[in-house]
Amino acid sequence: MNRCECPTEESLGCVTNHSAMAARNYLTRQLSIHGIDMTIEQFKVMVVLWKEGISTQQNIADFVGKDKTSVTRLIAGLEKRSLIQRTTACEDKRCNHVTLTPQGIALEKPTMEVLQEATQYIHREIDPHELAITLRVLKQMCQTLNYSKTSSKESE
Amino acid sequence: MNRCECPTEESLGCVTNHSAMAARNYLTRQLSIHGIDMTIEQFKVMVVLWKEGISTQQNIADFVGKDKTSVTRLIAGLEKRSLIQRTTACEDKRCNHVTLTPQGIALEKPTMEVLQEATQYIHREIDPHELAITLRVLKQMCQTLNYSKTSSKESE
DNA sequence: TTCAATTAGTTGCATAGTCAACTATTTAGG
DNA sequence: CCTAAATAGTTGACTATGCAACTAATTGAA
Repeated sequence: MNRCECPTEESLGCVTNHSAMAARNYLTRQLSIHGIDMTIEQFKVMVVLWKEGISTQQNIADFVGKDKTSVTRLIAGLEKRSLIQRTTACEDKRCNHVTLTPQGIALEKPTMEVLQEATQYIHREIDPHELAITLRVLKQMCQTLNYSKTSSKESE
Repeated sequence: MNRCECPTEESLGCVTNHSAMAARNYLTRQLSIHGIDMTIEQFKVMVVLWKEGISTQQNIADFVGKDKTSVTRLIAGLEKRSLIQRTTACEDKRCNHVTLTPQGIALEKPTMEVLQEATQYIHREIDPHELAITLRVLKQMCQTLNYSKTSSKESE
């Protein structure tokens, strides 16, 4: 279906974007097929909470690499689904403490299983050595780009 | 800023998603810095039109790998910016002919320059051989995932 | 101590994406 | 020839994202 051979084909930025969309949609479909009503973005937030137990929104934002605005709304969605809870921190009333509800905790296992299955499927046709290179290159790109972000902000 | 070391770190799907976001934001910032009021998504549509001159929305959707719904809205945005024009095709009144306006044509050069600059910046720290592998692996992943999409649809 | 700067979070605005349901048009089969 | 299926686009509902502007709370420096 995708028959683009534009100059963007040779740009890591563009190709990554395209692939990411495909992966995102696939994971969403898999979660849905397994009866898990959660988006990838929400899922990423949950991963942080499953690991940390408790966190502030800013902390989550740093982990998932998104704007705090996005996290506010993701958290709102998760709260609506009763997967997490938000309470104002007593030590610092600016912060919210985000914690898991029992439902949220219960979802860890089945959700991680879907992720693992999906990951296996995606990795299936890929040479392990090349996979490792790809992961490294992508992380490298992230770092370069994050650096460009902070440095351009600081130079203002 | 991004300090996630979750299991998602080893999943090509997740890492790609994360990197794509970073690349997308970077490209958007670069376009904006150079005074080009266009998003990456709109940009991709423009690339198709710069190459083809004229196209239908469905054709654009196939090229950029998106839903026809998305293309409807992207095209609407581009039309509002007077970069493209939409007219009903006479041969087949279901189709729209999408064409560039003079403003749209004029944007090709500066925009492609920004893309090239940005791509160079992104590729800067990456070994060319590993870059080639990464591009190939990502395209491979896309194919696997597109296949899964059509095959699961057909099996319904 | 008091006022400015910083930090956490929220909200409005614009954009983008999917899915499902819909219209209009064309094509194909009986 | 005419109806059913396919195709191109659109719209609505929901989710996600970033930026800018805002509130509230905290920190720090004069």
